Amino acid sequence: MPGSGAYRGIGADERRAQRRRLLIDSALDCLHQDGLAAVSVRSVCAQARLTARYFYENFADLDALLLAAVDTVLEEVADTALAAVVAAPPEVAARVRAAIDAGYGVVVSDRRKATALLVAGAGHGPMRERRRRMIIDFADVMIQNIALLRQAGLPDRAELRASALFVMGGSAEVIEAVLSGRLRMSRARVVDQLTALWLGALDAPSTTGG
Amino acid sequence: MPGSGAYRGIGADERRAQRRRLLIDSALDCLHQDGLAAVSVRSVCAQARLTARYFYENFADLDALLLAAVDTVLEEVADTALAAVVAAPPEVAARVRAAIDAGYGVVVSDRRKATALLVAGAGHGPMRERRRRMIIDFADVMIQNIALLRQAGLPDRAELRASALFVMGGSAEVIEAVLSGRLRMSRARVVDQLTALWLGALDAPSTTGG
DNA sequence: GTAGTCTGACAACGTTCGTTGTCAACCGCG
DNA sequence: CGCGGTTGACAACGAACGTTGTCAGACTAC
Repeated sequence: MPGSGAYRGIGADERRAQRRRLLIDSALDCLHQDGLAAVSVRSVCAQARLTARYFYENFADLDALLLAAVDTVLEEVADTALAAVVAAPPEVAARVRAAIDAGYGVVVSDRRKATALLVAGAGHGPMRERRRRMIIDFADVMIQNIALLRQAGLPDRAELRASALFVMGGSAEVIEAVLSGRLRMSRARVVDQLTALWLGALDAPSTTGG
Repeated sequence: MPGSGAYRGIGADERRAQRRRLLIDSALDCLHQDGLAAVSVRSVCAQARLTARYFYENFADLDALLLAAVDTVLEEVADTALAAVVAAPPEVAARVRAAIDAGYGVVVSDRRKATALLVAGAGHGPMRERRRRMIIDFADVMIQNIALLRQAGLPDRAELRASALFVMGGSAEVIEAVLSGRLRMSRARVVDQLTALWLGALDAPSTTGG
């Protein structure tokens, strides 16, 4: 057979993967530039300089692409933050700070990712579902770490989970405000204050008691 | 002239206002039932059993209706919370608790309002703008009250504002989780813990110092 | 009753969308 | 070279949308 799939020196699978990444990247572009409503098969393909055929080659529909896009960002944030935590000193404050600094670094270095997580993801059913599940997972990791570090006087699981959700939602709001320019703070101050707020929130429930 | 505007015993202005309220209510229904994407001139009018003409009689376009809907809810939450604060004992904890309890009461008694504020509002440009401006206003009220009650050792304005944004975003996340059933807590416990988290967050920045 | 307004149902126009299909030009390989 | 897979441009279909217009019937005021 003449063609074994290779084209311009690249195998068929690799070309497909390239187009898939390109489509996800273009989706982030469209999302950031003109909002969720402006993301369509046509607009994404135009941004990627691809044809609709290659869209359907990689994704069943628009929702699948949007989910893949937000998943990519979520994964990057989670991996970066987790790596930073592992590399940080064992004190809880240092670890919290490391996680916040790492996560903030990802979205501050590419605003499109912040848009995908903080803005557009909230208004779209499947994307919101993804984001909330990631927040739950994040919360559970947090709970485990906190539980290990404060063996005495733990509030029950629901309260811990509520606290974890609280710090995630609050951080999203603060980060969005900073990135949009409404709140002017240096990166160091953002990280410092978020760290303080996290630690305060994780201590607050036990101060109230039951 | 035969017709001075009255119809079925109701003046023209009042009929118009009734239709306007009905359209806003129908918009909340559509938003809650099928999400932001399902809100269209046709769907809202069908829900309201009105014709498109009466839509354009009251609103320039869909965005105007959505803004009016979210404004209505925001106003109700703000008024209710403010009234509760005024009626509460002067201690800061009691006032915070009263505000949270009142605001939570509004959205828990009508889930459509929660959807409008917490879910759909986030993914829509103009609605998000409205929501964020309301959060800023709320934050400023909070800052004023806190500043009056803790005259010593105030963090600067940016940090206070960040804290206020933090508690608003965090509360939204927790309330959404509770209302969606992912987080099972009684109303009393939700209010208790949110109060504790608010107070903790408003104290946290000063513990870090600058 | 009669004129004038209000109401509701529906048609119609142009636009955008998702999705599929067609077709010439391009490229690697024998 | 020539064969077959690959690519890109574009047409085409039905559906939904925003928006405006038409028109018969219900109602009010004189």
